Amino acid sequence: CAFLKKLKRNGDSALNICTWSVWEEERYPEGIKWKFLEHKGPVFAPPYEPLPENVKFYYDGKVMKLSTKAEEVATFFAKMLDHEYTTKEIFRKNFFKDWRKEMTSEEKSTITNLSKCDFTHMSQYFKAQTEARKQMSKEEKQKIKEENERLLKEYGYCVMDNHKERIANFKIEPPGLFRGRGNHPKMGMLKRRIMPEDIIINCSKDSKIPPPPPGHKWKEVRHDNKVTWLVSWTENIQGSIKYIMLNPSSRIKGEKDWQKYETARRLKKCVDKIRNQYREDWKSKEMKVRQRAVALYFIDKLALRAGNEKEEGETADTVGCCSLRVEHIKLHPELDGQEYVVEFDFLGKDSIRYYNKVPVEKRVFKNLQLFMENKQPEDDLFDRLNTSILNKHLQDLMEGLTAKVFRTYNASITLQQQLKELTNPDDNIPAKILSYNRANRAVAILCNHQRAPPKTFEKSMMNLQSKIDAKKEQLADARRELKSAKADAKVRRDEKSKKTVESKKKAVQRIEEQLMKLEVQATDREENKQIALGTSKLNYLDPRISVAWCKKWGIPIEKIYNKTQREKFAWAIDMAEEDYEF
DNA sequence: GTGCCGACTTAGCAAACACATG
DNA sequence: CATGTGTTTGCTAAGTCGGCAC
Repeated sequence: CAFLKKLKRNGDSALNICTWSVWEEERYPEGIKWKFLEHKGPVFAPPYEPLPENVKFYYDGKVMKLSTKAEEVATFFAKMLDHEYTTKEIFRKNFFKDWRKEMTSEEKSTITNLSKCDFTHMSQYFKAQTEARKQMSKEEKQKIKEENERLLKEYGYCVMDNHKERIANFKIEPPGLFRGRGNHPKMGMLKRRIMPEDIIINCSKDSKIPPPPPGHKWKEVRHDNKVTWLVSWTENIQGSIKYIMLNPSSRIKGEKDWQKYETARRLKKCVDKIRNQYREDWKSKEMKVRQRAVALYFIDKLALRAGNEKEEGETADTVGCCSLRVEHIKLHPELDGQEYVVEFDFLGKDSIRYYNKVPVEKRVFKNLQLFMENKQPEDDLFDRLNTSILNKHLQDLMEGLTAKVFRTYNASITLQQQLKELTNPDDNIPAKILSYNRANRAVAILCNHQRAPPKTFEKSMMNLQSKIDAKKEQLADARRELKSAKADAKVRRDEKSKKTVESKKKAVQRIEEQLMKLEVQATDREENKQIALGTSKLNYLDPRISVAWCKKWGIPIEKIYNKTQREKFAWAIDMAEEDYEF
C-alpha cells in the first residue's frame, strides 16, 4: 500500500488513519490480533536425573539417602550454595518449608533443621559437572550446539497469518528456587515443575494443533485471536500467568512498538498544554487535583513510573510515583545554595534505588508540605491519588495517554536533543559514537537505569589504561622515527628517503588515531560504570531517531545496533530517513 | 470506588558466545 | 590453540494498564 508507506516515510502516523499495519496485507477489525496461528507447543524442562549413588547428602553428620522428589529439591539448594542468599533467613525458611512438602513422611520426621543439612558434597559434584562441561571436546560441544539448533528449528517458530515468526521463549521455565529481586518475602520458595496438564495452548481452529507429550494431556486448547500468546500457564509463587509470545522481530510486536512511539509523538504536540494545565492545577481548591498535578509533574520531570499499589507482603517493598510514601522524600527549603529542594530516596522497580535531589518550583514545594501534614512516615504521600485516577485524567487530556507515555516521550526527546547538541560534524566516527553513547547515557540517567558495576570493572579499566600507555609510547617512538627520517631526508635529498618520511608520517597518524580511539573507549567505559544503556535503547528510544542520526552522519547502523537490535528495529531502519524528526 | 485478573511491556543479571591476544 | 575479556543472548521477575465483578 504505497499511500501508507509514504505516510510511514514521512514519519506521520498511519495509525491515525487506520489501526492495522502497513506491513500486513490484510486488515483486522478492532481487537483481532491474527486470523491464523499454528505452532508446535512448548518445550518442557528436561526431567530430573537422580544423582549418582556416590554423591551423598548428610543430615546431622550422617549419610542419608533421599527420595527422588526430596533429592531434586535439595539439588536446587545445593546449586545455589555459593550464593549469598542461601544465608538469608527468609530464603532458608521458605526453602525449608517447601522442601519439607516434597519429603516422604520418614524424611519429614528426620529432617527437622536446615542447619543440620550438609549439601556440600552435592555442591562439589555440580561444580565438577560445570567444570567438565567447560572441558568438553570440540566435537561434544558441537553436538550440543546442533541439538539446540534442532530444537530451535522445530519449536522456535510459528506461523502467524502469512508469516513464519520467531518465538521469544518457547522453553518452559524449569523448576527451581524462586529468587525475587531485592528483599522479596517469597525468596527461596519452590517453583514447581510445569507439566502439560498445566498448559493452555492457543492457536487457530484450522491449524495443526500441537500434540501433548505422550501419555499427557493439555489443560486446555483454545482459539482466542484477541490475544497474541501461544502458550500460557499459571505460576505457583505469585499465582500469575506466564506466556509464550513472539520475538520482538515479529510483525505483531514491531507494530505495537511503532504504535507506542507514535503515541509519544502525539504527546509531543500537546505536552506544553498539559504542562500549563498541571501548573494551574497546583493551585486547585481540590486536594485530589493538586495531588494529581504534583504527581504528574514528577512523572514528567523525573520520568518516574506510575506506581501501582502492590499487595503488602507478597512482593518486595518498592514504589513508583503514585505509591510514594512520606518517608521517601525530604523537603529542604534551602540546600547547597538552591531553594526548594526535594530529596528522593526510595526503591523502585527491581528494587533499584532512586536517589535524587531536585529543586522544584515553590508551589510544588508548598503542596508537598501540605500533603505531608499530620502524616506518619509510612503514610501515602498522595493519599487521594492512584494510577487509575491519574490515567483516567490523562486519557481526557489526550487519547491513549497514560503515565508511561511520559517516560517514552521524555526519553526519546532527550535523545534527539542530546544528539543535536553533542554531535560534532568534524569528529571522526569513534568520537561521534561516543557522543551517541553520551546522549544514550543522559536518557539512562533520566530513567534511572542502573547496573551493578561489572565485577571486573577495575581490572578492565587498568588493562585499558596500560594499553593506552603502551600506545603512547609507541606514538613517541613513531614520532622520533619520523623526526630522524626527516633529518635524513634533508641531508640525502633522494626519492627513497622522501618516501620513508611519508610512510613514517602515515604511521604516526595511524597510531594517533588508535590512541584516540582507546582514549574515547576509556572515557566511555568510565562514564558507563553504573549505567545500563540497554534498557532505554531497547524500550524507550524511538529507533527512528538513531537510524536518522546514523544516516545523517554516515555511521554504519551496526555501530549502534547489534544483530538482535537490528531485527527488532527492522521497521524503523526501513522507514526513517535522515531528516526524521521525533 | 475497590479488588482482582489477564495481557502485555520493561528490567537487570548471569550464562553463553565470539573474538582478540599471547 | 588456550585463555581471558567484552558482548550478546537467554532468562524470568517486576512493572503498567485496562477490564470486569461487586
